Amino acid sequence: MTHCDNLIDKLRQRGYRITPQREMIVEAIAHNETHMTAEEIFAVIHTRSKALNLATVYRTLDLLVDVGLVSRADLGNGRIMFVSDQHGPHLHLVCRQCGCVIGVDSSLLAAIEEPLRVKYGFSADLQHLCISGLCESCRNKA
Amino acid sequence: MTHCDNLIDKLRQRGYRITPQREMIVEAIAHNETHMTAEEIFAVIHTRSKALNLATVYRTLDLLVDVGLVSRADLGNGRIMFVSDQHGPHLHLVCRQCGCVIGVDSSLLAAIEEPLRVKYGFSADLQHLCISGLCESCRNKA
DNA sequence: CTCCTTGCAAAGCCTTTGCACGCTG
DNA sequence: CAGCGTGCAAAGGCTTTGCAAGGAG
Repeated sequence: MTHCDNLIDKLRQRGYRITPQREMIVEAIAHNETHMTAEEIFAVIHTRSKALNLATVYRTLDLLVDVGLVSRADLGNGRIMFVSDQHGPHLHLVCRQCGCVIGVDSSLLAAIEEPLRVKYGFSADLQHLCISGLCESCRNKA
Repeated sequence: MTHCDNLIDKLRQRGYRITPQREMIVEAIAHNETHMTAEEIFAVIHTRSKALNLATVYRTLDLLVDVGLVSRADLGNGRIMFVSDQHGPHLHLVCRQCGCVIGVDSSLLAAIEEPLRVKYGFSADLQHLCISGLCESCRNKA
């Protein structure tokens, strides 16, 4: 079963109706390794089908986040992006200058998770942490 | 010299004019250990003086950030907060449920800064990193 | 056949901007 | 007295919402 069908099934199992719109949105997210804004998801689908409204994209994304199939990642600078949770935990390095996003395996963060929980009683969401900074090419330009 | 006067002086040195509004805003930020949204800063000042407009708060905050005296911290969930840089680097633990913010010394992050720079050429802004999660009391309630 | 979902358009929220007046230096 | 900074109000970008029509189960 493809990753995409998998997500659809989970929706169905929870009693949500499967509409063409939801299929398209889930497909777009499942097939894209990277994170996309609601607008980007809408744009990708819209090139092929006019049967979709931005409001529906927002509603469906909210739904997927609530159900726990998709993560919301706030990149700062007002950009909210969405990622399928099935790609595993990520660390997102967001360049504050060019806006590019580098996905990094989050094993690096293992070192800080425990101290936060033990010392501060805080269980951090490290699945999709975003860190702002300067990427290599922007550093070289400066 | 107080921290507050210090900030004012730096503004003056760079040729900016010192207005009552700017003094009030700088004072509010300097005296508050924690981070505040533009709206909160406005509200605090507004209880004492009506001679201030929200737009001015935004403009002054932008100014202070440009000059490098204040940091902008994006807490996710759409909240942008501002902190005086003189409190030193912080790690902000933001509870996704109750919205509370715990300030943590950022020495914890030293361990991840170098790998990011060496392996990915990414120089991370770790001065005011925000990490989302669940605080102790919200974990206990759940 | 029920009622969950959608599209549309309007409203909402936070932030930014244009403009004329006022105050700082 | 020159021109930066302010207040006001309007615009802006992104997201959410109300409502009637349409489609899934």
